[in-house]
Amino acid sequence: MGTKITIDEEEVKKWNLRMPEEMLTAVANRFKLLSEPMRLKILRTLCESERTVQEIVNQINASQANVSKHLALMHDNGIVNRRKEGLKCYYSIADASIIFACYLISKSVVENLQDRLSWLQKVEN
Amino acid sequence: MGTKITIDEEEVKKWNLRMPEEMLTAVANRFKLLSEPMRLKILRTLCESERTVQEIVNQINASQANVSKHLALMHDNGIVNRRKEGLKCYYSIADASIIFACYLISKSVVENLQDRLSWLQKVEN
DNA sequence: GATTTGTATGAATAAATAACTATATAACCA
DNA sequence: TGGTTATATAGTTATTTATTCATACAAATC
Repeated sequence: MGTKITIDEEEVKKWNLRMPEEMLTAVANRFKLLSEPMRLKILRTLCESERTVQEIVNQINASQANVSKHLALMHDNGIVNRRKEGLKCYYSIADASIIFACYLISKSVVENLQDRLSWLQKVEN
Repeated sequence: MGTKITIDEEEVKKWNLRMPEEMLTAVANRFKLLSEPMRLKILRTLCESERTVQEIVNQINASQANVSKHLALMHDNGIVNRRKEGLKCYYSIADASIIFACYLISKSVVENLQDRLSWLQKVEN
């Protein structure tokens, strides 16, 4: 029985209004951050709890250098937090709306796939 | 007083569970579609109503070839619909969740900018 | 059939970037 | 001081892709 998030549908349809060019670019850049499977993998592990770089490296299959670069990029863009503790560096999700977007798109992708599958089945019969 | 969309927050946090590798790639690809300002511009015009290619070309500042290619890409990926009528070709939004994601990310980007601005003001004083 | 109009597509170019290797930094410990 | 561990960062390469120009296609009109 989790908390409910409620959104006004009319407000959603107005996302396009009064947004200057630069803002559109900023939005596109944020989507670009989410457009790499490796970064989604990293975000997915961070969803559970904050993690050190090594913990992430161990959990997903990637090199330390690569994970570090992706984390740096996401940190520079304010979607993950960084917390140093001795040698270790803990990262965590900074922007919950990112996860919300992941949820939405994932759901839509799944539904899309299901539609295509049932369409294929219709064609077969 | 628009319709309200309600979402279970707990469900959102579970977006990461039981998603196979290929699905993650599919989600990343969908985000990639949204990561180009030009495509966001096109989607923004389609938000208002369905449009022909020429109408889009006139509304945003882009070449016909470029707009056509972006539309083809989005159509192949199922986020816009295509409807032919004589010579003209009408496109429209096929996946409302895409617009929802745009709304979320836009809002988050704006808030992020506001935070940075107020931080700058603090530093100045 | 020839022309015009709306849209799509192929080829070429330039720019962005993910991943790798090697190395650097930085904190901790002996 | 020297060594070890955790993380970050150059430099390089290969791949992707947005854009442009030119052209093809396809439907309507003459």
